[in-house]
Amino acid sequence: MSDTDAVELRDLRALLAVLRCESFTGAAEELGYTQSAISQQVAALEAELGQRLVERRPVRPTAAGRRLADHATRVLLRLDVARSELGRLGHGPSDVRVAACPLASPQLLAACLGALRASDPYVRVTLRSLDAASAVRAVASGAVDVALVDGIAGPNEPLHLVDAGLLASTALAETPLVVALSAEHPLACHARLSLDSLADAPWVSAPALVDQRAVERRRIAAWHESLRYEGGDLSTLLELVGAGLGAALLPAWCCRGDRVVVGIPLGEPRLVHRTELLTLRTAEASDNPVARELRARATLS
Amino acid sequence: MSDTDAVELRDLRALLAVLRCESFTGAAEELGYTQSAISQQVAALEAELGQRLVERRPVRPTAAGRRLADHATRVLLRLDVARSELGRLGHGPSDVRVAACPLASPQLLAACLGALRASDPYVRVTLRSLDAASAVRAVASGAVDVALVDGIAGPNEPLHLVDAGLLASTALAETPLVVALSAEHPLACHARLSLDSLADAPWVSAPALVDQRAVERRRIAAWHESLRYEGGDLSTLLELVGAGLGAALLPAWCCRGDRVVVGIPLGEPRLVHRTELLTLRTAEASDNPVARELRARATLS
DNA sequence: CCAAGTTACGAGTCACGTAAGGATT
DNA sequence: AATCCTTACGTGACTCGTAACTTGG
Repeated sequence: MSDTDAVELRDLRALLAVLRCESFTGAAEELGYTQSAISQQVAALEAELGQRLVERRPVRPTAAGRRLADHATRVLLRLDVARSELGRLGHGPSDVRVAACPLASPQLLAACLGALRASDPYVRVTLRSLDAASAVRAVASGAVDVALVDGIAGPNEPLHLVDAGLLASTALAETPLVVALSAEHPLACHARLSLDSLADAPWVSAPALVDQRAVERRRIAAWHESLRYEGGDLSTLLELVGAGLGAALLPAWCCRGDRVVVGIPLGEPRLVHRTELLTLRTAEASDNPVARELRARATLS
Repeated sequence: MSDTDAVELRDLRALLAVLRCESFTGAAEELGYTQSAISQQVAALEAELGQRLVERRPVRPTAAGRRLADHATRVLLRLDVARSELGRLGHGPSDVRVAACPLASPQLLAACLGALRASDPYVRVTLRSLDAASAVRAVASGAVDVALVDGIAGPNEPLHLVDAGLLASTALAETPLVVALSAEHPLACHARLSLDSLADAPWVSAPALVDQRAVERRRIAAWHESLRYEGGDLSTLLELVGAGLGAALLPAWCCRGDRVVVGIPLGEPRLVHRTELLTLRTAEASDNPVARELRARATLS
């Protein structure tokens, strides 16, 4: 009786917009519907699945809603990928659009683009700076051809940015992590630090700069986020750390040549900063000169 | 202009049905539409994506269609998973429904069910035998609570049955592979065989029994499939091998105690037969007595 | 009492079915 | 000639928008 209609994407899009905006009205504007329509779409989903997905006033996901939203996000991402893969079948783009996370081996990228310019001055490259999640969406939707993404992970452990197999990802580089501290911090003289020794110490997190979910997944005792910097600018973050507002986990090269901030190598747990190359899984998409050059310069197999 | 409407699931379902049936008419019957409706749905998809997805007469996927169908399959599987996860939120099933592939460590399963019967005679278990792909769908749709699936893979390499993270999978057991040969086969006296040494030798493949795509992915020279057995019965397969119709790759225990068929350990490439436990990624679904018992008896960590 | 979501109802659209048309074997 | 897909067209269902209603802060 309840299988008269099945789940449709329109309703899932509505659900996601509602949860993103935390508002039916906002979702309606975003999607170009009236608020009433959104209300009905969400209601239809709830009826179809037989349970509440969204709490109203305030608008928050229920447990079921959160779970469904997670699946729905991936479903829509996959369809974006499908779309852009189909769009590129047979078309080799001559100018290459690149997205890069701020800390995703800018040295590597610069070297690669330099070499490219030298070998073929006619390749046009446009470069955009994005955080990792946006970079994934940009590749998926075809807005860029390749993305350089970074994050913290165990050695030889991939970044878990997308479902395995959805996009093609190649490990390019791993660099050691340091705990960035103000030079005047009491621990700044140590040769090596473990995260446990920094329990209860204040941290500055910068989710747009470093994805440290891999750290949190390892359940460090009493991880104390005292300041959250939502910007994407490394020097600002270093200012904050230098001013003694807290420590930050960064790839080692970030602190080189800085006198206010020192980087102490991280002992335990074993973690590295990892850079990966993301493209669509089509020969055309992954065979552009930038991706080739990057892969050739990868320091990981 | 073309973004008046977006891709909808109805159209994807139609596409998949058409490709499955290799017929618009068949798809229509399967989905309860008229054939005209199916034609229009596929046409709408093709218009939306701006390219042909299906060749007609005979009905076959184009390159783009094949790619889209692959994505669509995963999308629908994920939505099945979402549905059944939501359905189970809070409900702990008291009787457990199990699907098992024929060769997925029946010893392990039997031992587990025996122990379960001994420890708690009131747990009701229903067991169904399925091939791996059906088992995945059964878990995803909630038709069963757990599935035991098997396949061939490199040592410590997971079976790639579903997207990582879609379903929870636990490695349970790995057993060596043997090349099953008729006892009268010229190579039957060897102590060890590599696949290369069997180049050009006839093979009996049994996709419902052993998923050997991992073998094919390793591009064995001149893999010659002389007979394809689509059934799921091991003793039938052994009859075929014993009658000299070809060799087969099987877990070692399949040939024990058989006088007509000998199993020669496989040297190169390094491959094993692997058994995994599949459940939904919810605490409720993976915390049933069968799954617990199986995990406790796993010979892999 | 106001902001924000729901419900009722009417209108327009869109998708389905019927039936005729075409292509391929 | 038969089978199977496409296209044209009419009708019906469905979903959207308007507007009145309701609820919660």
